Amino acid sequence: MPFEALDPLLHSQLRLAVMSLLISVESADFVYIKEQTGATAGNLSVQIDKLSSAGYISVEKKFEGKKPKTTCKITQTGVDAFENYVKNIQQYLKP
Amino acid sequence: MPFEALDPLLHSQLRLAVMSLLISVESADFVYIKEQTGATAGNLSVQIDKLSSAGYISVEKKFEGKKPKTTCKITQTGVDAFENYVKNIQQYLKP
DNA sequence: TAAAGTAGTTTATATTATAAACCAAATGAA
DNA sequence: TTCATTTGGTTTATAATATAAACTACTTTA
Repeated sequence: MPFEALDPLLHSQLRLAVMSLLISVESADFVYIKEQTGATAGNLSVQIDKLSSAGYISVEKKFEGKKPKTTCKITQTGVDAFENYVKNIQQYLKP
Repeated sequence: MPFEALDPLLHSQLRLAVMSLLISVESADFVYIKEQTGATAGNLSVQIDKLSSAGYISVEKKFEGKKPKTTCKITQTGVDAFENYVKNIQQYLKP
């Protein structure tokens, strides 16, 4: 089959954007990701949970002074999955 | 915003595969597309309808001898949309 | 003539994406 | 002080989607 299946967890606009951000930085916090992606907080919260449950990212929640702070970091599993997704979707993009 | 919105009509594995096939051929029939994509007939039928309704492809149904034959062809609108989608998703893929 | 194959379409269902509503604490203005 | 607003999220509800299963209609083959 010329078309490899695309990882459904990554074939989602917002989750792909989150992974794309995280792959090029050490870590990023919730607010920054929200700004960069333009997502609503609710949507972002849900999608971060999914990426976290899959082990694609790790999430740390702490308090900075008096404000909560959620920090995300891509895992090796996540890097592998992202690279695999990129490889697979390329087949669809250049015919 | 670094991430452009992805055309939801094209951000679907099967519809993207169909468009990817059609962009490099004059036309293709239902059975061929089904084989190449590995899709079920029902799913393919639905997705072809959606691409057709959006004007991304044109669909001709005729009889070849006694068998029905559905032939699909990408339109200029479809070519433009596909190229735009490719341009936009590239932003997500190379960070 | 009954079973199986071809070329699809329609319908039902399970999953998804997304927004709306909500919560708790902190800050700001009157 | 007290009431509204902002911050940083989470939870819940809903609308949209993808997909498979069931079905139709006709043809071929045993």
